[in-house]
Amino acid sequence: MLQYWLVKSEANCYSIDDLIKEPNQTTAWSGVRNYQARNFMRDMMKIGDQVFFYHSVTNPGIVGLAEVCSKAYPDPTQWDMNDPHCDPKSQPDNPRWYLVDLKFVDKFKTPISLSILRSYSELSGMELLKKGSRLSVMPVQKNEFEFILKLITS
DNA sequence: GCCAACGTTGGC
DNA sequence: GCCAACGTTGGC
Repeated sequence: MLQYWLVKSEANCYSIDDLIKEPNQTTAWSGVRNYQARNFMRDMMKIGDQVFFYHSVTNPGIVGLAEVCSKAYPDPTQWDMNDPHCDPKSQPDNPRWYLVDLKFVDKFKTPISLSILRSYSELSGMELLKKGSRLSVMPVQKNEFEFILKLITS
């Protein structure tokens, strides 16, 4: 059974256009340093799961769709001394941080802005829309996912 | 185990 | 730039 997710990124940090430019339009979703977000990737994401790509802060909204294309594996940047997300406390024999690879699927002609998302009562239960929601990787309910997809095609 | 202090996220 | 909300750290 496929599951649905949403990942956040600031566009000036890593945008959906950056993903499109990657070899095979695929990237390792590295740098996540939140345990809840890690658990979603490590324990629940499966190859083929569908992932909304969300730009935060500047013109916040869902800008496209990606797909999980690897199983979870240790995030190599946790052991990279030159990486801002380096975590010296993480032991190679007991990695603290995991990630999955994401592959580009679609870029929406028109992003679905945060304010638009908020305007639909059907989406009022979305994790993304909850007050104080700061998770950078979060689940999306099937009915929410399908509702949003219909907004794209209509 | 508690909790104050701090740093970060992210909307506005 | 402001500030609310949140997670993490570390002293006790």
